[in-house]
Amino acid sequence: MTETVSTSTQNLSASSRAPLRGQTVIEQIKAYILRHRLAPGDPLPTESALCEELGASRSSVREAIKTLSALDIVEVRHGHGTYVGRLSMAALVEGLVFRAQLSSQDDFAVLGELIGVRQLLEQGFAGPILAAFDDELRAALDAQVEEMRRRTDLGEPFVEADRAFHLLLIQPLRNDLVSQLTAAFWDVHAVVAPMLSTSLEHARETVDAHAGIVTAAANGDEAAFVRAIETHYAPVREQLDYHLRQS
Amino acid sequence: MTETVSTSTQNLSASSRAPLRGQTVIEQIKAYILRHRLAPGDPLPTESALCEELGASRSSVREAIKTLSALDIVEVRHGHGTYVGRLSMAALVEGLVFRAQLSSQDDFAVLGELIGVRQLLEQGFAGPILAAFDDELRAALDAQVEEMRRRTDLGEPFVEADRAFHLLLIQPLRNDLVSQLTAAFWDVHAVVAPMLSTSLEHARETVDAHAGIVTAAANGDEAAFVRAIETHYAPVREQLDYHLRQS
DNA sequence: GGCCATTTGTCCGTATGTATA
DNA sequence: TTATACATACGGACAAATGGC
Repeated sequence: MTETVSTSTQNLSASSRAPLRGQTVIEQIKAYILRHRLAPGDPLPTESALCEELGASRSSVREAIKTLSALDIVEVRHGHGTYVGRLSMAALVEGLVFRAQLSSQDDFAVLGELIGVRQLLEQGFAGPILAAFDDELRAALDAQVEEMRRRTDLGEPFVEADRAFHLLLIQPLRNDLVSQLTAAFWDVHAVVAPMLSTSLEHARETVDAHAGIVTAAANGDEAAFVRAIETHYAPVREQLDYHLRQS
Repeated sequence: MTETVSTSTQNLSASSRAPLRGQTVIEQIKAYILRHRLAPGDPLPTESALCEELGASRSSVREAIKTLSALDIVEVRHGHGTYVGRLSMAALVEGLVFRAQLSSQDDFAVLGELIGVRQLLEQGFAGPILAAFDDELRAALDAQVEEMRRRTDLGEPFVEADRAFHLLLIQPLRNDLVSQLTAAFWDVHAVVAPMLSTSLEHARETVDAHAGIVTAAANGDEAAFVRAIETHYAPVREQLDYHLRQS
């Protein structure tokens, strides 16, 4: 039976070392998902079933699943089962956050580079964004700005509204990758930025900047739109420079 | 002796569920790296040492290390030891490649979105790139184009030179994050693109496109530079559309 | 509520492979 | 070659979480 062609012994042919067990199990599980054409959320065999099917011990299978879980290729629910993951950017976020934490002890280099990328994503797609801009989107963006202003007056943070705003802005592109990258970079920013001191003054500036972005987009003025994005990120840059000068 | 208290019962104190062992070990190892201000390449304690220090079993520590290894936060060298990882984009690449493989059975949506992002990164930074463009960079880029042309005449692929070209192009930005993202997206592209058929004709077009990019940059003509980038990615888009129409 | 089967989480002991000295 | 230190892999046992009866 079986033709589990398996792999192992024969592919180290020449000189190089044989691939480690855990690595081959990872590939086998990925191949299983592809072969069965599974989609995110679909159930995978249980650990013991995978052990039989792949001819590996439970430890090896578990460690392989751990790796795939970190990449969000699989998702594990304790006491329930293992499923195909959502293939999100969670790994990117976790990695970048750790990088930022590691570098923040000296400087905020990662945060500065992050702002550059975030700004580029929104400025670079200015054309397509304005082309697809309509009243519905404008209303949705206005609602988020309103929410931000309301919370600022209450002295509360407005993380949710800010995240929603930036996601709405690039949504008309209908590019999942860009949307997910935008969300991922925002998430990293949200974790890292609080390491800088922030003021109420700064919060009001930021809210106004968001309003300015909507206005420029509504007017279909691409140059103004790009400038508004620039203005939006400027305060963060200033705080960053200020912080760097102090150290 | 003992006080291995073992765990379990007491730490689910209040209402929400206690974090799982593996998860806390992951955080502990990350905290260890931050606390000791370790840099990529620095050695970590051995598995058994970590077991003692963290009060967890080998399995838990190993599985935690597996997760951190997938994120390139730690790097394991068999029979040698565990070290702080290079914090690369390896996880992003692996995740995106799998996404593309999963979607390629139906369409090449991920590849299309990928091209959009790659193009944006280079077009969006046109200003700073041209501002920092000098003879040295031009010579380096010309060398890569020359290498590509030579290989094409020999009927060989020119992956290395192509990768080097695009990395050189955004190098003057001195933004590590952008450079690594560019490299990561290129890597994904290189794995996914071969699923499309490619011709010698296409290869020559691509080489010429690279030469056009250099010329535009050397002339300091930003508009031409942006058009050249557009031209460079156009053939891939066409192939993509062609492939989609056939299915 | 309790009980039970299933599944993942954790631990231990041991043996093997790998790299350095 | 031998010895040592280390990561890799295995198998079994028990704990914890989930869902259904």
